[in-house]
Amino acid sequence: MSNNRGRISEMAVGIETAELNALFAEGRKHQFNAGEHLITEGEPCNFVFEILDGTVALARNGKDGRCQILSFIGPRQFLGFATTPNYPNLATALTPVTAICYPRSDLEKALLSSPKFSLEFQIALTRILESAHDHVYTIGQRSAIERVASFLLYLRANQANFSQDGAQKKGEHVVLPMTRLDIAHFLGLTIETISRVFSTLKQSGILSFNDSDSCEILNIQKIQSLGGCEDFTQHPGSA
Amino acid sequence: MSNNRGRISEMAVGIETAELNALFAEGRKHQFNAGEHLITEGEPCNFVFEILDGTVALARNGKDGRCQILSFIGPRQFLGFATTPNYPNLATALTPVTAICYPRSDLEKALLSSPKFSLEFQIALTRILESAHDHVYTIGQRSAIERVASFLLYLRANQANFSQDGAQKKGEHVVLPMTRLDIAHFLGLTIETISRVFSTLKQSGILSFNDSDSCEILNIQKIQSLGGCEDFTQHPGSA
DNA sequence: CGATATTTTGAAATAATTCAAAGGCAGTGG
DNA sequence: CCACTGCCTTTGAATTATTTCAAAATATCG
Repeated sequence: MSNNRGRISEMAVGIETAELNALFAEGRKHQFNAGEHLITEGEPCNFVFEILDGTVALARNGKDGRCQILSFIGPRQFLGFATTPNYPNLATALTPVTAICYPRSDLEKALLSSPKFSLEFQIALTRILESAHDHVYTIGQRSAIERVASFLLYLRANQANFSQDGAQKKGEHVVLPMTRLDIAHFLGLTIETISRVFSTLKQSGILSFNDSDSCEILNIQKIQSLGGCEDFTQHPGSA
Repeated sequence: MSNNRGRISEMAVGIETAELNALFAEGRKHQFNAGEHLITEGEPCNFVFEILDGTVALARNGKDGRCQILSFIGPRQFLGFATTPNYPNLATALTPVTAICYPRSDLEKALLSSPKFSLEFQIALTRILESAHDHVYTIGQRSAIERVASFLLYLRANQANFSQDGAQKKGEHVVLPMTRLDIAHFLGLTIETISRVFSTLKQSGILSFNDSDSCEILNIQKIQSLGGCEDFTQHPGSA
């Protein structure tokens, strides 16, 4: 079902236009080291990226040093959409990342060449929007422990749905490719609060850590009741 | 430049397809009273709405009574996009509302009939996403007084850009078509905090109220420095 | 004008932050 | 292999912003 050329190329399966062929001919695989920027904020962004492997953080940085991570972007997810000439966000590789870079102009031509492809793209964009709305709900309404629980469910859902081998099993093992500070910046909390919540969940026997980069959910019912099954889990997106 | 058939029809200016004609033939004007629901959460949503007049609140409601308003939708903005069969949000008219209702199936056919129209739509969706990202930053990073200041700038920008008569002047008079509770639900705060912040701004001579439904920004520089010029103001959207 | 809903103000409680220090882990060089 | 360095994480104590609970004031509507 899946191929090694990513989700965007899958969206065009069965569609044949010269512009789509040109798009996939122009799309180049790129490697990024952890810490490298795929997109720099305030500069024109002429590429749309699809992640094949690794995790990217998309962040909005305030002038006063504040930082809000808007989304974590993993395999089969996109980034680089913008309507303003200068992209307002910073995209940083959290791990070594493999991505396909599509020139924006080629993507636009390909979208114009096939309404069917264009509609697929629109559905993907709508999913990303729904994911952002989940994020707004979580940050606006939930307590610290609830936000962390939501976050674990969000990671778990994404890992299950988008793992490269196409496996769909939702394991209770959750990988955390980001630091505590990244989690804090995503959830609108401080690093200390994140750490305290993890400690509490450990002490309650709900969570256990092998190393600090991955954990085991021991009581999934409890995490679900804290995190709210209605949020995050159902529709994974990107941005 | 503008017509009385709304922004969606403007997006199709110069494009002629049978499906677009059918879409605009099927699009019906509807009136909603304040308090009426355009879309009910958890039910299939078979229409996309464009607001011609009035204001709509799009909200996500938790099972435990929590409520997060995702966006306030005014003239020339859309709502009703969803990838799930059941729409997870509740759209409520805050004022008497005039909207054009387009059957989703007709819109989809129209999008498939014209790549140019489809691309325009995609750009509009991307703007909505950027607006949601602004919202995430504001709720995740800013203090109560900063959130309120951001909110005033957001309303001011939308009123200037989207007023029905096409006037582009940014006045210092800001209309608040929503209650304090709505503002609280939008900003992830309580009604008491909103009220206290307004009182503080009044006492500082930054803001003045004629009635509780509209205010005058007396010190726009102060509001901008509190609200952060980088957020909200530049690109209005909907959802 | 009276009744109801909304908004404002006050005082106490609380969740999360801030500031500060200690603990753990990975990599480097002796 | 061990000690040292730097970075990230955890824990503690005090502070603070916001919430909660409660009551008063103001506006809205029949």
